[in-house]
Amino acid sequence: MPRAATTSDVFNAVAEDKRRQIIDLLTNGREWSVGEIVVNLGLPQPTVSKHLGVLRTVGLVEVRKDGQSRLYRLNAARIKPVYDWAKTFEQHWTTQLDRIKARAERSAAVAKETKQPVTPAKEKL
Amino acid sequence: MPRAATTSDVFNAVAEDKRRQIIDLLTNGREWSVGEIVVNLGLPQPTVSKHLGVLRTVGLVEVRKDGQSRLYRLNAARIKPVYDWAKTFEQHWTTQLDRIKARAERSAAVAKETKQPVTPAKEKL
DNA sequence: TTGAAATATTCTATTATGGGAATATATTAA
DNA sequence: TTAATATATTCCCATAATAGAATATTTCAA
Repeated sequence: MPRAATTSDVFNAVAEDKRRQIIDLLTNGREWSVGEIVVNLGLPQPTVSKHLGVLRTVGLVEVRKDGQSRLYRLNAARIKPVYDWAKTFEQHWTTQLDRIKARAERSAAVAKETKQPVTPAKEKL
Repeated sequence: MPRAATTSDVFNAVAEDKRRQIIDLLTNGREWSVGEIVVNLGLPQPTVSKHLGVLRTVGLVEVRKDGQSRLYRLNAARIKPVYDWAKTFEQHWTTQLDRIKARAERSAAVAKETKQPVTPAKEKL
């Protein structure tokens, strides 16, 4: 069995770097024509069109016709599942940072008392 | 050129559903042996080992030997880039929800005044 | 109507994937 | 040492993805 299709869900669609670049471009809220995206990212036009096709399939972007242009806009709500999933782990790195900070403060306090240089503890991030 | 390797970054590693299932299992902070993961997810042992290999390569999990078992633990900090990226768009759906809520409140107020039944406005989520 | 501009689609070649089955490796117990 | 337990690795297969080039489609303008 091959990898799940890029169009199967937002996680897969968003795994591709250039698609995230396109999404990031559209973040400012305004509509972008394909040509503008092409110029801005420096990618071949067919490449951009194909990536936009994937993003459209999973509902991450929407299109509107305007003459011979196609104007794309972001549908950011589709990113929420990714956010919700990642947010589940938020406490892990914040508490980790808290521990590091607390340790640093203790070290500083001890160093101040003993007038010894501070040897930073190794801690994995 | 094929798709970027699943081991190339966290976004790609996490795109696979079963790998997210494994990650979710490890969320509780304690260590899990491969066998426990196998039982809990109902997947073949080689499948689990292979997915764990991908997660290990990108640093999402870490292993420790314990007799003939291998105990895996989550390294949640690696998920932060995904969180940070998704968080960029947080305002988009919160403001959208705000608009929906505000509209609902206006409708309710009007309905109360006019004693008319409320017709909910259609709005894309 | 013909041409140009903007975008989408098709085709080819390369390649990593994930499942399944089988097997290898490592560690402990008898 | 041998057996059993736990985990990892290898092999095969069918599949889908991406880039690139070429071409098709759509729309507007002359």
